Amino acid sequence: MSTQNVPALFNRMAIRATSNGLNPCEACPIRDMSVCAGLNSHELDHVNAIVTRMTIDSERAVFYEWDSAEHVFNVTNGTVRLSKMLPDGRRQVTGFLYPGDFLGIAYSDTYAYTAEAISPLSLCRFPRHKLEALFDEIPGLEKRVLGVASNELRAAQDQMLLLGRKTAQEKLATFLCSLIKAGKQNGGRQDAIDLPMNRTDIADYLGLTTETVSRTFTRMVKDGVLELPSTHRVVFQQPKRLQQISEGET
Amino acid sequence: MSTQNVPALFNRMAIRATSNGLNPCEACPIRDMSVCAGLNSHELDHVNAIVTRMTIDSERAVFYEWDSAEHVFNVTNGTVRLSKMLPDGRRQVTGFLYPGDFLGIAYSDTYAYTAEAISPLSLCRFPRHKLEALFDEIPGLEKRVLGVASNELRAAQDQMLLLGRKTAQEKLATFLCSLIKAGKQNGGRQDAIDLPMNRTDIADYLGLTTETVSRTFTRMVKDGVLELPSTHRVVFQQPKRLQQISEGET
DNA sequence: CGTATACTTGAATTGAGTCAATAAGTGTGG
DNA sequence: CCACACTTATTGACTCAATTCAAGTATACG
Repeated sequence: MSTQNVPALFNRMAIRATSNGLNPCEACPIRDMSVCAGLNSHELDHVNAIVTRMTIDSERAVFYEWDSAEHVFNVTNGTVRLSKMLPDGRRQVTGFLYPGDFLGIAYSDTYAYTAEAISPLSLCRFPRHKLEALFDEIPGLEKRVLGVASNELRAAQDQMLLLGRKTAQEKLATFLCSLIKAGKQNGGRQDAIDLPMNRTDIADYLGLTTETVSRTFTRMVKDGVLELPSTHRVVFQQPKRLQQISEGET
Repeated sequence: MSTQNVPALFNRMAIRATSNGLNPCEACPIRDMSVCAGLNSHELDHVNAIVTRMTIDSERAVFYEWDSAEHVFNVTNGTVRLSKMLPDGRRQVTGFLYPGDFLGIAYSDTYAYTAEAISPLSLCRFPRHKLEALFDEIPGLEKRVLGVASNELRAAQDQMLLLGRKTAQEKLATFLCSLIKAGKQNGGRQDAIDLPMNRTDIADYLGLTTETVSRTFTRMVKDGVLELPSTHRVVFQQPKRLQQISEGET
């Protein structure tokens, strides 16, 4: 169940009453990967005082593009899909977020995209104005958020190059390479990954159709670049070849 | 000529020795449109102390994608083209910057894109580390930069939707609408604009070829949506129709 | 175990790209 | 001010990568 509808005060009390008396942030699994990294115990108390921990079922929205942008979030578990839609239903997925990622940066009244859970999701939710107030109390926190924004901006530029100028095969190769890279940071196996998203999500992320994504997977399997033990599992036979394909060296 | 090669000290002395003794920032034409908006006289002195004013010839680079990201800039006059390239030369233009725009946000060692002048360009250049030091002295400045980054992020999301899911006609209509909108902010005529960029730049921005851009312009002229008195001038006959086209209502 | 959903494959179509030939600007020097 | 060269833009004919439409096949889940 979500904590979404639980009064905030009750929530904070519950959070503070952990069995060992520690601030739950101290034990947070993504502590060192997120915007909270490097905060000291005292600062974490500040953060903890304004956070609401919540869970969201798979395929439910965290927020919609047109929602008033009152909160920002930190993903602690699960995967989020960010997307925008045209009036006639055409969809562009603008990104996927994983544990440790920051969600909801927007210097405007509404969010820039819709955010939906594509697996059971755990989040830390912060009221925007309270987080901004924290910027004055925790030196470096704002700089960290600026860093996050800057990294997102770089990723967005890369995605524009992909969408505007890459072929279907290059697009899929680039996508898979970025998943490998993200997996590396989390210390997982580097020659195989699980795809938390389905073919439609991948297609909408790469500006393709599901059929083209499927055909491109098939072609890569035939070429011996990768294997698909199941639809959501990819084993890389030739990671370097994949990297070459992603940069157009074919 | 550029001030790029003039020693910084000399530069600052020259800047301070204005005829009326005022900080040149006070008279800056883009003062209220830029990240400097709302700074008081004292704060502008701080800014002025670290700025180098420079000019760049048309078609020359401000910096390249692979350059060490040591400076940030404020465009005071002219137009900048931002782009990324694939090894084989395919290019994606990721944006155009106009007077008042901020350039070079990057939380990494190198820039995320190449920035080139597409008209004679005037810039204010700030050493990154000095600007970051200013964040501590000028309250709200960092927040302002975060705001700029956030707006760029939103624009990048919109561009992803355009590149991934819009037709050629929708792409061009969207582009023209955004130029009208930008023109409005500067208080110009709203039913006609000058295009500072050529057809290749537009094509590379929209993920098209020059031929398709040209054909799409021709079609819009035939449909009575706009007129092209010259290749770099667009007169809008039916701005509302253009808006409709941009959102796929056809 | 059946049924809905997701994925793959095939055939035909098409929107935009490519290649090629003008046409229209733009600038330069005589 | 014009003739020339050069660049940029337009137009036409043809091609092709990806989409669309249409079956099938696998997979997940109550």
